[in-house]
Amino acid sequence: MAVTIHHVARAAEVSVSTVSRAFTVPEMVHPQTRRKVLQVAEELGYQPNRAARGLVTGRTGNIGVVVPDVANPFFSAVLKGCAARAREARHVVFLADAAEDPRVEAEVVGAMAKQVDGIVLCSPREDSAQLDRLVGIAPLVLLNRADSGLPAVLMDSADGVRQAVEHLGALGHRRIAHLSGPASSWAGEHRLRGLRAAAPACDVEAVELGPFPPTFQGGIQATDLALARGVTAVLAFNDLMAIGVLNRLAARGVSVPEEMSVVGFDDIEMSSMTTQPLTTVRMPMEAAGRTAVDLLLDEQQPGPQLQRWLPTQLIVRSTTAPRMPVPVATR
Amino acid sequence: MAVTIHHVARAAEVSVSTVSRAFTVPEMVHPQTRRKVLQVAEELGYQPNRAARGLVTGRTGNIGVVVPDVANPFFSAVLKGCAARAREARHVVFLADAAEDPRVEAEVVGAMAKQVDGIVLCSPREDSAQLDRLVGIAPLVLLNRADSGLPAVLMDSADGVRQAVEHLGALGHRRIAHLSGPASSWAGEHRLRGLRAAAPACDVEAVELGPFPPTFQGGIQATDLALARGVTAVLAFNDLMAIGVLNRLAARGVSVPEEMSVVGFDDIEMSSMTTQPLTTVRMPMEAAGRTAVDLLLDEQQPGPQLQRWLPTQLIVRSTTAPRMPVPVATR
DNA sequence: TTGAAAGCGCTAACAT
DNA sequence: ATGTTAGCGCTTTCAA
Repeated sequence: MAVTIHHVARAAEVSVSTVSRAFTVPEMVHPQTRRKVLQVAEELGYQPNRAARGLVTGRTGNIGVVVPDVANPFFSAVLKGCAARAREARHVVFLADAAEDPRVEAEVVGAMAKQVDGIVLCSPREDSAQLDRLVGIAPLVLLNRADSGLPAVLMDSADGVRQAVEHLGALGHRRIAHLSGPASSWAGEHRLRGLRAAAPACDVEAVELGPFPPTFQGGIQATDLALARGVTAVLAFNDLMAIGVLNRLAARGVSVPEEMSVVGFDDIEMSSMTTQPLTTVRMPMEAAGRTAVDLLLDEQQPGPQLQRWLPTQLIVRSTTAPRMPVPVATR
Repeated sequence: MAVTIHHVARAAEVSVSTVSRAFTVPEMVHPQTRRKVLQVAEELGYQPNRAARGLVTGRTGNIGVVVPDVANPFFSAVLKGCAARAREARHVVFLADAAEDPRVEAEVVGAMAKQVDGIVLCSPREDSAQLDRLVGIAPLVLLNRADSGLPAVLMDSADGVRQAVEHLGALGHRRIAHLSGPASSWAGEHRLRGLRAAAPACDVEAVELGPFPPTFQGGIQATDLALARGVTAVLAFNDLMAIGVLNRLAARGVSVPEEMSVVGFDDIEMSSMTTQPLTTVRMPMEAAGRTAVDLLLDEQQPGPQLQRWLPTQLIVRSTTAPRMPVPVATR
């Protein structure tokens, strides 16, 4: 077995409680005793057993983060933020992958429950009823979804859409395509509402296409549809898709941004994967992670249920005026 | 406080041990009692406290995975494999991000230690001495590095290089560039050795370039160097870099694969991010994750220290004969 | 400032 | 088949 607090106590010739205090309330033990204890602990390679500690204190110093798919760069950015914030609070983050499966999701939440002080649920795939069942099992914060009266961190991508549409409209675009991602995405719905509100106000006609897979291939596929609808700009669900669009446009000899402007949604990362003029609505995912952990830590002394909205921001990387506005009636 | 085993015992009018058994050794309790217990537990929403359980059994049912950077697709693929294999063994995976920092790495290993049954350390960044200090803290398996006499899962990318060089040589390439990634990468060194062994045997001259950042931008940067050295093919450290190369080649009007062949190293994923003819040495990262967890679970009854080598495989996506072999002396 | 002892939620002998 | 009891490693009253 590993070295426990008893070994240290014995070796330092003090009681276990003194050793414990030397670690948790150092100012309460005599400096000399403390030095001795810490030194002995160091020599023996003692590390407090956090599980045991959690059993008595009720707090573990761990934060759980559950994501539908770790391979999704969206979530890895969020995790960065969580880890950074957790670190500041001297906590560590445990990540679990739900494999895009609601059942697995519930299961890992259960497994984590007593080993963490709270869980950040990112874009949970389960329905409201299933979600309700998880409430109370552990302190929960939702990210990228509002539901079950839980505290949540949300990104105002509807406003991002507004910025994009306004920008395109100002440049003379009159007909733009929106390539949506997976149906039944809370964020997707929210974004679509933003589009429908913004388009008329900017004198822009929005052509709603999709759903498409939110991948490079999805972008390829969507491009041909968009082209056939005679738009001068496209809003892609994310940058990955946008890069697919750019690729397909190049392959079909459509020049960007002269003949077609492309806007994606994402954190900055992905857009560094192309040299083409890709404009992006920046989603502050790292900040979202930080905020989620913030909520979790605050929640220790539970207050009113909270929603935190994070702003999104248009990052323009090219002038996107259409060479020749396409008449609305074109088809 | 949450509902504990005592609540269930009280409500079901049995002793705590019966409740415990109903969960851990169901066949040992009378079917009728068991039904009752499980039903009551269900109603009360009881979930065993895994931390407490771990304290007594010494096993938690959790597997820890530590990666230098979750945003790296290499590691998310590994994690997929770990999670899948863990799941089969009715374990769950806790992931921790070491933020590319050896200190953080040691810290999270310590934090995880007693809350998991073992830890998979992916491409650990710390030196051998630091690594030694972690041994014993928890069962450890290394992935993508051999060190400290620990069990390890390794990918035979040296052989992948051999396959690539052989392939290029057979097509008539006589001078190829190798774009290396970060220096001091165990895998990078190993791969370079493979290159130096394979090149002469295939009558190919290898131009060793780098180190470069293993990114899209790194690929851009490396391309100009490679072009100046008059090679007809490049082996890029990974697919991300390879895509940078492809982009830069296109920008400089070099046609692929007629004038230049590009080979990357990676799992399949990334190469789906381009429509250009990218040949890849496939690294079986998901399998690596599975294998690592395997080792961890076997290690319960510790045997001799083990290294597991996984094969890599060349996936050719285009014919890559140089239009006109460039004389070796060109510069 | 330190020690002794109770107990966190659970499992594993040992009884019955 | 079920109950009783002794801890797992730690923190935290309560005394000294």
